[in-house]
Amino acid sequence: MTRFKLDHFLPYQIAVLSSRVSDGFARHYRDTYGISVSEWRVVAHLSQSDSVSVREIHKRVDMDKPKVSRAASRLETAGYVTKTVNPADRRLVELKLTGKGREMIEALSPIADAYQAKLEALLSDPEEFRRQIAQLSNELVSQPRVDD
Amino acid sequence: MTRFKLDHFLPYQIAVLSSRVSDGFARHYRDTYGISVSEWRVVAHLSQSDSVSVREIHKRVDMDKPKVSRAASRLETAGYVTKTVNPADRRLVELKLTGKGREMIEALSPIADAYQAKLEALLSDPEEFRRQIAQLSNELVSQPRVDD
DNA sequence: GGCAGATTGTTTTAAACGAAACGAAAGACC
DNA sequence: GGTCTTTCGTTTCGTTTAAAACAATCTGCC
Repeated sequence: MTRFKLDHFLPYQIAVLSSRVSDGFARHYRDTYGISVSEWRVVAHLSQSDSVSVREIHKRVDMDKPKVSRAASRLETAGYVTKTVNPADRRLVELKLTGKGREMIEALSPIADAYQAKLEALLSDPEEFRRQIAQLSNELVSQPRVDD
Repeated sequence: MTRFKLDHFLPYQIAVLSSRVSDGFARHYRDTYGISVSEWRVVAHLSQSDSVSVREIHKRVDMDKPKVSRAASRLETAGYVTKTVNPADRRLVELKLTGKGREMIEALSPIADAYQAKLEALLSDPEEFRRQIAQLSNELVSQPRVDD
């Protein structure tokens, strides 16, 4: 019986925290719009930058290529997003929010902000916490894989 | 083009951090012992408490029942764990580390500690960070599902 | 004892996943 | 132009997942 305390292990604690924090908001968009976390991320990113390629999202949003591709396809069939081949470079697929997609993000955006405010209200020093997260995260950027 | 900044969204930041932090150590036990995160969690918990039921792990380790059950089965076929029906209550399955399993956790445990130390060295105030995580996590304990 | 309800662990099902392979298109080089 | 390499997005393959259904066992109560 070796003594290793999982509940004091930082990666475990962060993983548990992450899934709880995520669930609190994921519930909203899952129940209301039927989208998943991956899809939420794509839409959220699309709300910042009008028209974006799959590749761009893959790089900016911490998801691998197939995951972005699939999320985009689901969002397209659900009518939240359009996919068009970029005529200048026909390898690229441009993703764009539809009216329905824009409505969704416009409804979700204030809820997300409120949720974030609620989270920060639970912390004694939100700014410091945020700083620590950013610092750790930056130190741990994984080496780019061989493929991409 | 609604303005919502995903990279400033706390749940997203934490999720990214979590996967990076987790990967740093998961790499070790995946490459060396061929086990996954779920399996690591089960073994790690078993190292604390000699013989434990699936249910116990499910409750203590933030994994749902099927996930624990499958992780346990994989660990059993890999020879790290034995499963025995509890004679006092034959619904219960007692999980126990084999010699091989104990060797594994004994090899991994110091690596885990070292990794944790490395993480904490990256933080200006590790104790404060830990405290904030615990606080947030506790506030967000999700309601128990209807089933279990 | 016997039977309704609760509990435990596994299995079923449909969906999602990661890794690798793939085809199509673009770029580099001669 | 032609060929080789790189890039981009999708698809394939096998595995894992969550949610629900399931069988087996136990408990409480008559």
